[in-house]
Amino acid sequence: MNNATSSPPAARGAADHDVRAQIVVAATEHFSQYGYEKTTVSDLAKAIGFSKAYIYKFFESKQAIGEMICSNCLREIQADIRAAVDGVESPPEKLRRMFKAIVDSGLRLSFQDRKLYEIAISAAKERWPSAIAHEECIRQMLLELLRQGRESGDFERKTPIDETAAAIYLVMHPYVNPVILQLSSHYTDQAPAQLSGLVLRSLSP
Amino acid sequence: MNNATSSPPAARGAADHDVRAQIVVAATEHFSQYGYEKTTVSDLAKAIGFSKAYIYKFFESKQAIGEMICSNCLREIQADIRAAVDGVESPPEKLRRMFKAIVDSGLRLSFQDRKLYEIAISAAKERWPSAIAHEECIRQMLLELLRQGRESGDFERKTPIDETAAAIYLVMHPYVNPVILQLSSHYTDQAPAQLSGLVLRSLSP
DNA sequence: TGAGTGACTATAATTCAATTTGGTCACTTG
DNA sequence: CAAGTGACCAAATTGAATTATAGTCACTCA
Repeated sequence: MNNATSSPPAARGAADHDVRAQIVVAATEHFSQYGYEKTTVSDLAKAIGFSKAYIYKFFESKQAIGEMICSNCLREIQADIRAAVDGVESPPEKLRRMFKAIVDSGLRLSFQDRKLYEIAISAAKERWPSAIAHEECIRQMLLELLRQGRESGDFERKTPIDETAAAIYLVMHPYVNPVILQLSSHYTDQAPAQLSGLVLRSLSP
Repeated sequence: MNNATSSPPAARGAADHDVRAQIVVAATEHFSQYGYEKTTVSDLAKAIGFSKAYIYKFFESKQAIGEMICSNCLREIQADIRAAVDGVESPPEKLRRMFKAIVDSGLRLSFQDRKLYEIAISAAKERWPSAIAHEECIRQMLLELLRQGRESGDFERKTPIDETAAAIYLVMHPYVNPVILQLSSHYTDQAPAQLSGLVLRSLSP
């Protein structure tokens, strides 16, 4: 087990300290422009006009800064997905849109903000907490969607909901995970529709 | 059967030449023991008692040798899958076994013959012909299985069979492709059963 | 006392010359 | 002519020396 999910030493200094925010802003800019690897902690320090040592009063490590930026990134994807699903009534249509949004949002980020996307790739590869949280968030959205669909009678109810959710998540996983998304990019135009179709057939009552 | 004296386009030298076979044997041994990268063409030449230059009378490049060994590898996996499915009557059960065999056989190779598996990883990453052929082969097996299931009345027939096949292949793909299999290894114990379940529900008439 | 730092260390990245390696070709030899 | 090779080249790789970087700590000074 790792200590990531356990107690607080995750963040140093006050969680809402002004300097912390400055660091995040500077890091977002620098990472996005030069990439995570090419940005040194000293660069960030210089950018906000403090010494490198002071950065470490707010973040435990460079990776911790990367994680922060990465979570923000992934939260944007989550927001995209929510936006795509929100306001849609029919659960089957919701599922279709969720699938499409996962792929589209991931690809959009990967083209539009390559450098930030590379952090997401590292996060997924090394299973940073932010990446795990992202997966969990999508799993939750899926579960909620399934509940709705079962309630409305659109989806079958025989299969245990956790099993259904787990299986569908496995189907989605290659498009949620940035590392795999890259490798699956041959399919990204057809995959959402085809897989939504398959999954919906599997859900029909 | 006779062979032309001029060089064929795909493979150099006679396709069944003795020396070619020796090269394959030596390569299999060396690659499996020291890995593809660490084995030099001179090593292979030494092993069969010829000069390095002579190797190139039979193979266009080192990668061509790697491809040969890789195809053999992948053909073994294909054989495993066929063996798992053969003799089983019920198409649903066939599908379950196919899924399980894909995962098991891939994992077995990856543990038992790491070094050879690494070639398969390269092949998948760089989309060598051998890897593409492997995917195509599995796609064919799947299609055949679907046909059988439709004929026997076990599977629904409304959805166009090519779409069904494409979708199910997309579900299988992460476990067929060695690069992705590695990344999905968290799930490999439950995935085959859960995904088979989902797919079978989607196929129910 | 607490915001902030310069000087330090251990390790990771980079550089660059020396070496290997994949690949070719003119050539021998039987 | 057919089987087989040594000598050669450009590109990749290695390894050791050098540099840059993440991260710490005792310290300042307001």
